[in-house]
Amino acid sequence: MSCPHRSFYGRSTTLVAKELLGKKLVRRIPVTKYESQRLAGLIIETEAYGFNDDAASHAYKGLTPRNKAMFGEVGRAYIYFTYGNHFCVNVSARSGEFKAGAVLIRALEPLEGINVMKRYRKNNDYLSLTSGPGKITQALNITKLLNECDMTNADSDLHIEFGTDPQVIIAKKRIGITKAVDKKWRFVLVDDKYNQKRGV
DNA sequence: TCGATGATTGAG
DNA sequence: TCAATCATCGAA
Repeated sequence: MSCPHRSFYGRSTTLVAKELLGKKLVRRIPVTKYESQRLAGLIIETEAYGFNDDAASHAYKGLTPRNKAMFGEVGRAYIYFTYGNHFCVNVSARSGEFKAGAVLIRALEPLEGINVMKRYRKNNDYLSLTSGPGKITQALNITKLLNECDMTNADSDLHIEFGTDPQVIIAKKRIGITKAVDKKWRFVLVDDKYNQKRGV
């Protein structure tokens, strides 16, 4: 399966966040030299984070060691650790007028390797498998080792593939932030079974 | 160094 | 509603 080209991510962060809905997040876990386990989910909820236009963004105050990936080549993973427990996975994206930007992947509908995800999550509940940014990284075994991984390359251990075309999308306020709380930069795929079951 | 904070989660 | 838990960042 092919991946969105680099130029897909070189557009406005909010547009990329919308258009990532319906695509697939794919984690390839090498098992032997010749075999790998494939885990995948449909992207059903995202959030856009900007630069100097967005006080809630990690990049708002400028470059630091942590947010480096938000300033680097677009289409790469930005993975950070938070609350002493969780990793969150983003894809760097921005239009030319900004120096940084990224899209947080907030929820997936599990598609491939569901039983392996349950094992990583230590949880058999399908609806809480990948219904949050920290849950996704746990289910797909994503850590900082994959920071700055090229998401446009199908050979990467973490990448994004074309999936279905996004259908009905709604914009809502972002979650878990204390600044710039009124921006409606969270995007949800409404006509998705998993989202409907979890009541989003 | 040191204290405050956090793009969360799970339990109560 | 609230505690767990620690990397990150900026101030001292």
